[in-house]
Amino acid sequence: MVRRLEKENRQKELSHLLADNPFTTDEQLAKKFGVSVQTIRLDRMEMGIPELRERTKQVARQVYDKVRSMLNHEFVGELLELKLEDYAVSVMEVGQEMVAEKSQVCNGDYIFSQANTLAIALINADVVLTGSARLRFRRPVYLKEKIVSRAVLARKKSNKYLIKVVSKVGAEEVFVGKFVVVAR
Amino acid sequence: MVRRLEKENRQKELSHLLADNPFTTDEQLAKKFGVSVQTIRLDRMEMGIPELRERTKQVARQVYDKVRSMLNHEFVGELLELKLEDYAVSVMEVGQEMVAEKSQVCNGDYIFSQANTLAIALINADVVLTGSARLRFRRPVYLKEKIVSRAVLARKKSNKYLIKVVSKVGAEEVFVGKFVVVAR
DNA sequence: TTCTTTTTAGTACCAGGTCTCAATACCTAG
DNA sequence: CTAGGTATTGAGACCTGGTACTAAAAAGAA
Repeated sequence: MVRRLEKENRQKELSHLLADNPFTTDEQLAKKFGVSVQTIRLDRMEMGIPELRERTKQVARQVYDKVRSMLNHEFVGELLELKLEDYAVSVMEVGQEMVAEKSQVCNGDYIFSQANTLAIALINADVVLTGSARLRFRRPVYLKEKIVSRAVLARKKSNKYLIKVVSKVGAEEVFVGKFVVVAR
Repeated sequence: MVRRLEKENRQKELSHLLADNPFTTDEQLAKKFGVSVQTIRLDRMEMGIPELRERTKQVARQVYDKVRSMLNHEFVGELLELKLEDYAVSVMEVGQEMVAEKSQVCNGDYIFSQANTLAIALINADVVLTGSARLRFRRPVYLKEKIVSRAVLARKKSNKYLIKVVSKVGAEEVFVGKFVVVAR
């Protein structure tokens, strides 16, 4: 009875530990838990957790792609339609990394970024800057929801463009923004 | 003469290849270049490029940290001062990953995120959402510039807060925003 | 031809594992 | 008390993708 509990707890803790620091060898883990290396290996097997190198590779790959698309972002979301100087549509699914842990509500930054990059994508110029914007977040967006953003060019005045962006989850408006962007 | 050139070219190509896809074994590389594994190893040694596992680990670690601080961001920038429901100051240096390659101009998303997260940090509640905002980007911000953002609570009306954020590079205003945030 | 650079081959060794077989330890039900 | 199942540990062979080192062959250049 006691040992059963010990095992369960160890395994739970183990998976948490590895979730939040995947770069630990079985040997280090064994020391940390005061058990043998074999026990750790058995635990990993039971839970289907791969070895250190595999974990490292997975993290590296995942994030390598993500960094390319998100941090180095020219664009946030996935572009669905684009007619330059007319309208554009993109979709973005709210992922775990976008929400606050407690509330599961998507951070406004992402919603803004999706809209802002979409607005900029609409303009066909090498350098496009956001000049000003008015935003309204109409309701919180939760984990796993898909935000479809539609940007429409409303007015053009020399190198200044007024773009209206509406973001929806299903039929429901979650965000509207008016962006003035400037081409250089 | 010919072989010298071959070597130089191979090494150049090698480093490019690995820069843009670090997950290749020496054996795969050897096949790709039509040389022996040893030659690839020698090339790596000469150029100080570590082995596959080390490269993978580096990518994973780098990006792991970055993801934690940026993608998983509760906060963008570095918090300098905070007096809840009064004012807050943060600073952010514009990094390579924030700028458009051509123009070296910082993407507005980051400037917004710094301001938005700062505004939210000002409010002491579990769930704080951005309700609406008016933004003005006054001038482009370039690589390596340090943006100091100052958020001040202007008005409070039950659970709604009006916050004014001013971001400066040196003495120059680069962004101003008025945020209405809602606590739940 | 001799010297030098480049390339290839081969061996020993390492980390961090997998996979398999066997030996204990521990608790519990009969 | 004892047989039986679960949990833990140990030991050994083998794997991948290397490092470190030695040696030999190939190809120009002097």
